[in-house]
Amino acid sequence: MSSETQSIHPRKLEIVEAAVTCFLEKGYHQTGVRDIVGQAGISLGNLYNHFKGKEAILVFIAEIEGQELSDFIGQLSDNDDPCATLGLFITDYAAYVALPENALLGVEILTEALRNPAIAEVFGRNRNRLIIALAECITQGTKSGVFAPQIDPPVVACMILDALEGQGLHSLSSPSEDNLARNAVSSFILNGLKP
Amino acid sequence: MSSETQSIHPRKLEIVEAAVTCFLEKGYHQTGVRDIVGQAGISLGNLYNHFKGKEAILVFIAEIEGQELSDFIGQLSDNDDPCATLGLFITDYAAYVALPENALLGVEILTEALRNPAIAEVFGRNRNRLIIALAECITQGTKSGVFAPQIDPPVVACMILDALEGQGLHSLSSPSEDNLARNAVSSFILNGLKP
Amino acid sequence: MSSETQSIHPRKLEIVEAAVTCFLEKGYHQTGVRDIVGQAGISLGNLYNHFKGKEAILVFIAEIEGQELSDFIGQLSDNDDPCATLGLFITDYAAYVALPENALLGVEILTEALRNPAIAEVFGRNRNRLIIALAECITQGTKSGVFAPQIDPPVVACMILDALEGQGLHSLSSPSEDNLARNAVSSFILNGLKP
Amino acid sequence: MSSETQSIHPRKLEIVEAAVTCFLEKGYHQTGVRDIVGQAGISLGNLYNHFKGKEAILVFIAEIEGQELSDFIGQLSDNDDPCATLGLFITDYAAYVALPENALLGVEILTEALRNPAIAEVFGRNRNRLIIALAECITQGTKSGVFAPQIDPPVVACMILDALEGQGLHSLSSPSEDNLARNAVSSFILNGLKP
DNA sequence: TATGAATGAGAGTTCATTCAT
DNA sequence: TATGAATGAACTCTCATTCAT
Repeated sequence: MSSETQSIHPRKLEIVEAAVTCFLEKGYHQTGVRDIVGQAGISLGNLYNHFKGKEAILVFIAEIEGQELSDFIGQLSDNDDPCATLGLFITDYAAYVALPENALLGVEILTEALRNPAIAEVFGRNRNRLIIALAECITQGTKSGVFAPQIDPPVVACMILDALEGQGLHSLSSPSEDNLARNAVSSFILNGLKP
Repeated sequence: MSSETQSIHPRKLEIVEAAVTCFLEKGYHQTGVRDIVGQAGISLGNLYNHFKGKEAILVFIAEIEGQELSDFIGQLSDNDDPCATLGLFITDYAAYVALPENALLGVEILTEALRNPAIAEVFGRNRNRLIIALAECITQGTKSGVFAPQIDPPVVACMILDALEGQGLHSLSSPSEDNLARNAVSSFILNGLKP
Repeated sequence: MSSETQSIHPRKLEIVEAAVTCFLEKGYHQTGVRDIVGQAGISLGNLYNHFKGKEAILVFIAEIEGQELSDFIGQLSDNDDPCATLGLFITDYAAYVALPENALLGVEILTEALRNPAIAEVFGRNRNRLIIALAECITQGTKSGVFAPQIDPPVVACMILDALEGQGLHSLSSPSEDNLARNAVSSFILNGLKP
Repeated sequence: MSSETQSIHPRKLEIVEAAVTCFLEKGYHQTGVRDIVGQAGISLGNLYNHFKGKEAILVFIAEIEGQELSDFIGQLSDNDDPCATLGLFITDYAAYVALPENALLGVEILTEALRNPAIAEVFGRNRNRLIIALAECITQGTKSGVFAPQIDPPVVACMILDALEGQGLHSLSSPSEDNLARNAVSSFILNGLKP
């Protein structure tokens, strides 16, 4: 969509896909560059024609993940009906983090961001924007009386994301009861916001 | 407390402490055994007199973390006053996961458990017991009318833990507003459970 | 000067210049072809349109350096006044090897020639001619009585070159005292040849 | 001889010997650590139990070479008879640099020192002391009238070393005429110093 | 129990060169 | 001529673990 996207070499995307596959299967640190090039079907050296190094691939992935959050940020910006907006967001975001690649990559990026500033910067930026947007939605709902007043809206927003993401992660172990669990979490959150 | 604990060589605990220090600082996979023995001030070979290998140290730590959950499980078993019991648990558990070593080690163990059965087994066992105990507390509260009925109490229990642990993790970045944030989360959860 | 020179593609000379810059800065073996094409501002593949490979560039440079020795060989061929001829040669050659690119490239080529026959051949040929010309000048001087008899004129000739080139190399570290040092060396050599 | 020497693990010396063999044969930058461990008959990893890395081996060798210069410095310190002292030094030093390992290692270290401060520091230190000692010997000879006054004794000293070392290097190509050539150089130098 | 030398597989990265465009 | 993606061997170095002392 962006002008930058058009100039990306298709091989670069293949590498990213291969890396995602490996990271999901083995984890970032357990994945070697040889695993990635093997999965991508390219030679070892060629990887370095498209990425500066292994970390650059994760940064690239973190950027993509961060960009995907933008859609949710946009979704939350419609504050005419905070209750409906939030309900929709929770449903959509729960579905998003229920996808294994989002759930697992998310935790992989999150843990890496704890100690890797490059990752923290690129991914944390958009995550903070998402938290702010969500907090703003809550605040609007409080003002219009559909939500109870919250001590610290951003913290609650953060908590909502944690709860949804945690649910997505746990659903990996027991994917069968997925829908039920998602409903339980959603209901709890929405109920918790009621005045 | 157990008979096993009393026979533990003091050197073994020194190693564990050193390992914890390293894991907190660099992460499990980024920590080498040389880092650990360096931190512990012992020789490389001697580590293997006390642990079968690097993973065994993490298993040992996961066991300790798992045992610490037992205290909370016991705390939750008093179901005379589910509301008070839950309130106390949330306060205590929030304080527990606010300690950096618990927050960081927790996520380290959790992510490792995703792919490492040995870790999943030893840590997940007690975590599941904690979830069950928490769900039971919620169920009791529902029965006695102090909590609203929940679609899936274990999922809600899991969510509560996720929310508290997530808050502990985020407090590492901004430790100043710790108490306020903890209150916000606690209030939200307790409010969400209200009928 | 040669017909061959006129047909050289300007790009080829740009590559050589870039390579010289890199070799001076990092040394031959420490310089990668990517360094060279980066310095030259051309693409990686294009280098191979002008040179067979990295070594061919050094051979080309060695040839140029060898050709520059021809001027000195010609200068030494005038044996009417060996004393004046030698004095002039020493002054000129000292100035020549005092240029960093000549001093550094010289030692780079010399050390490479130790193990690389291609380099040894192309550079050593003219250097040997220079030594012979210098030895002949000394011999003439001995015959005409202006120089003392030498046990082995070629060895002395070689030694004179070593002394001058060594001085050029050392002057890289302390360029300030350049002229004084060159005079000291020149005087010593000329004095050593006196009968 | 020094207390430090006694604590050196014999394997470390084996590695150094193997490295010297490789450096002589292929040059420092052309030698891989696998070449060294192959020559030494040890495993790859074990090299790093004794040396921090490849460069540390060269630094160690440069230190040894530097220490060997100490003997010559001591020899030059006897200034009762500068002429005899210098004659002896030239003979001994010429023999020293006529050994291939000294000649080749010397140029290897010298060229590396041009761009590697660690090497320059450890080797250049003692070489400077040697130059100073040699210059002092020349100065004493000048005072006592056995040598002609020199414009810049240290430069002349440096030149003498260059000439001897250069001769050692050239003798690698034509070792047969070794003695004759050494005499030629020695005679020239001594003659050049005469008043 | 304690030591640290020894192992060799594996890590991430760079290398000179080729080739289709 | 010019490009840069593609190749895979080679690079230095680290890894967890073993073992003789």
